Amino acid sequence: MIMNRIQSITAAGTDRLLPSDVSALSPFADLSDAQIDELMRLATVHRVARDETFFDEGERADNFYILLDGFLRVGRTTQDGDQVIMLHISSGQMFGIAKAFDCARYTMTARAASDGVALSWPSELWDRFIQDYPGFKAAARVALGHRMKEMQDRVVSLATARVERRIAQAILRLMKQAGKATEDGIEIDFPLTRQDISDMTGTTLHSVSRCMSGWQRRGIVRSERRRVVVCEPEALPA
Amino acid sequence: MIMNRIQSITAAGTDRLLPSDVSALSPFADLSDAQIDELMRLATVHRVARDETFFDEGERADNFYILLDGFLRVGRTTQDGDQVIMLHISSGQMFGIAKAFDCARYTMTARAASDGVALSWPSELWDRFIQDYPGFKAAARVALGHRMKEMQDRVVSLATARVERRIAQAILRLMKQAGKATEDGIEIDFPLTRQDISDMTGTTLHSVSRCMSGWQRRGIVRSERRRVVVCEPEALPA
DNA sequence: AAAAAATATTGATCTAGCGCAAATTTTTAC
DNA sequence: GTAAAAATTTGCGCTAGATCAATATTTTTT
Repeated sequence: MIMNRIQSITAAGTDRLLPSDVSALSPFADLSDAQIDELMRLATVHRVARDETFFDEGERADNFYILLDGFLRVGRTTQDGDQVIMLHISSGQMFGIAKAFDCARYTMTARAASDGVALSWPSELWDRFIQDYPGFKAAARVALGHRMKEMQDRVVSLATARVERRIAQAILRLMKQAGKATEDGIEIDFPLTRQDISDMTGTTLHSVSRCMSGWQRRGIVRSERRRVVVCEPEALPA
Repeated sequence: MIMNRIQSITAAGTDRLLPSDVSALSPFADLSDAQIDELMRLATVHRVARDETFFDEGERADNFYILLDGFLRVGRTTQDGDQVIMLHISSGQMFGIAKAFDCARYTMTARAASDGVALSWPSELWDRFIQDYPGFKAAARVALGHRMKEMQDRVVSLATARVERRIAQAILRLMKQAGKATEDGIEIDFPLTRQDISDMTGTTLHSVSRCMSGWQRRGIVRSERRRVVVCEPEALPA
């Protein structure tokens, strides 16, 4: 599994990646080993620990990224300090692609939800990559589509659903994007606090805690500190 | 003024548009008259009355559009009938561009907020247009960027701001996108009901009405049936 | 001209869930 | 090993704003 390979690299701290490490990821699909080598030569490897940021909102969008391993939270902070988490990025996905919509600066902050690895390239290469590498172009479109859909769903959720349902929807979304099967059920594969969930749903950590406690009592989820396992997805009131 | 020209065409119901009608719109920038002629030959002209739809969410995305005149509301309807307005489109902007993010179906419904005119082309032509016409490509990116920003702002607003502020922000946004100077102040240039505003802000028409009445009493806005004029933008609690 | 349909206003309840507070458990730092 | 910090749970009171309801006004239909 590539996943394991990259994770081991993360641990080891090596700075070299092999074509076989990434060739299964969609942006690198349909590329020859030589082409991947070329891409790798131009890339910068980023290893980040949980909570470190790749870039902050407002910064000049000098690079675009592909996440190889880990999970990312992308969000904004309002003037009065409210944190809003807009979407999550899982491995294989592009992020920081301001170039794709003609934007000179990042509009959000990308922060690692777990330790992770990403590659980046200077934004000047964007157009060339899109032109030369079909997989890249396709991945960019998919990333845009994914993002668009996610944002739309969130707007609908925030505009129409009450707290319990919003939380349920957020957890189901994460489950689909970052779910890992365990004996108990499907676990969300990165640390996730009540506060994080409330930042995704526009509520308070208190309300999230109450909701989760209720679901736990009914056997719908199992959740300890920073860990969320969904036992009965169908029973969530989404 | 192109605007007037197109509006007169709208009224007259003619089905022919001249290059001079559209050449000032960004997607047609940097094109020769011959190229524009070619685009026009391939285009279908749509005239819609207020409240008619261009397409509905879920439909196959067979065409993409450019709005020549009028204003559009783009939104969704939830299972339990709640209307959510996601964004507004003003003239010169592309819409229905599911192709740009690799989507086979429209994810939202586009409905005319005022009488309007649009052009459409079959989705198959998208890639060719993007390749051949630089202005088109640029306009597509701008449309994506605009949409992204708008959705992000809406998520932040919905997640963090109380009703009064959300309404204020929505009105300011519309004012910027569709504002027309009058002696009283800046008028939002299409019919806009309390219900419409509540569908944009995730609240009820009652709350919107109370807000607007308050602002009117303080001279911040002037508003009658379907008409909103912002007199003191700075005084809105956004 | 009358009736029906949209739109808007305003008042009177009622409650979801926020804000505050206090206690508990888990993790990290020293 | 102890202290400090981070994360969670739970209770209680309060209020923003939804819901229900009634009326007014404007527009459209017949």
